[in-house]
Amino acid sequence: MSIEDLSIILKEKGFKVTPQRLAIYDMLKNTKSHPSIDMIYNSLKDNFPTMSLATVYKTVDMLKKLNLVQELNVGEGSFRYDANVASHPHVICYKCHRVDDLEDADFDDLIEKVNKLTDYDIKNQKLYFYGYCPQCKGKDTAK
Amino acid sequence: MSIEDLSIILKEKGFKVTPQRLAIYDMLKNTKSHPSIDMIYNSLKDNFPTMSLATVYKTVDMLKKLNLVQELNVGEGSFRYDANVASHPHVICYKCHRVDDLEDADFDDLIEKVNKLTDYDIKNQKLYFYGYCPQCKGKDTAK
DNA sequence: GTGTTTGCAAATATTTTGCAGTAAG
DNA sequence: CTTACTGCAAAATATTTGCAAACAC
Repeated sequence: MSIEDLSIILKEKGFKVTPQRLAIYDMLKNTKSHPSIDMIYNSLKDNFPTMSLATVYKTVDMLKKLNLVQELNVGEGSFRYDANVASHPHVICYKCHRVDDLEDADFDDLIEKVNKLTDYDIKNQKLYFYGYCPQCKGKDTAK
Repeated sequence: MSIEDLSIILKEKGFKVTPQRLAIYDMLKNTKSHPSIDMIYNSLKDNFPTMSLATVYKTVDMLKKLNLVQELNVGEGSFRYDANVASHPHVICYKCHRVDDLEDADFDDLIEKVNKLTDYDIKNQKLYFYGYCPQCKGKDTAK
């Protein structure tokens, strides 16, 4: 979704269109790095000298509630974010903590499978696969 | 694994066998609630009046490194722990935040599948399924 | 102009660390 | 008796909140 589309959605919902909101969404939309709040803040503060962490937190929370970003819990002390809201697995490097999408995989049938196995009414899934990325694998120094 | 077995392992590794360590592992072993550090601390402090949060953090970290507990990141502000270290999916209630095991499911083939799809060397997986538990489903008030 | 948003600073929550006293072996 | 461990308190880290000034509309 483009910045223009975001502007339309924000207006429809009665939210104001601010440069900070557009910049944060634009940054998330144009990266595959699955950044944390801090990484978003640091990548934007040069162009927005007054950008604050609080604004990044508030904006990401809003985007999450609008279902325009998804939150990942890869096992670090902080969350990471992905503007690709389609349910897709993530692979995480034990060593360099890189987070990549696994886009070609079709694991959507798992929700149905799990629904049959439990009395829960399952709506969503988060699948994380851990190992060593191409750059880190082979090089000793384990986990 | 029993408290006695834990004692043996601790001794083998050169760690001391303390009442706190046994109590924390025993608590984790005998619950299916996937407690957070705080929940462990609160459930033990009545019987161990001097139990401290720091000791719970340190002990759980040790158990994690010994591969006697696994850490879950279900999307809250803190981690949860499971003394069942076998790789098994978890189901989480959006409403009451209950975390249950999905023990009958066999999803072990996913690691192989993912290994073929990426250049990562995948070693482990964490699968989370979100929805409404039997007690919460049906009752309005969404997510 | 009105009402929301920003960004600072303070507050809260979670986890880690330093260290003196305590307990395990 | 020696060394590791506990538990307190302080520090470090992550996130949330209150509020005055600034901005969107």
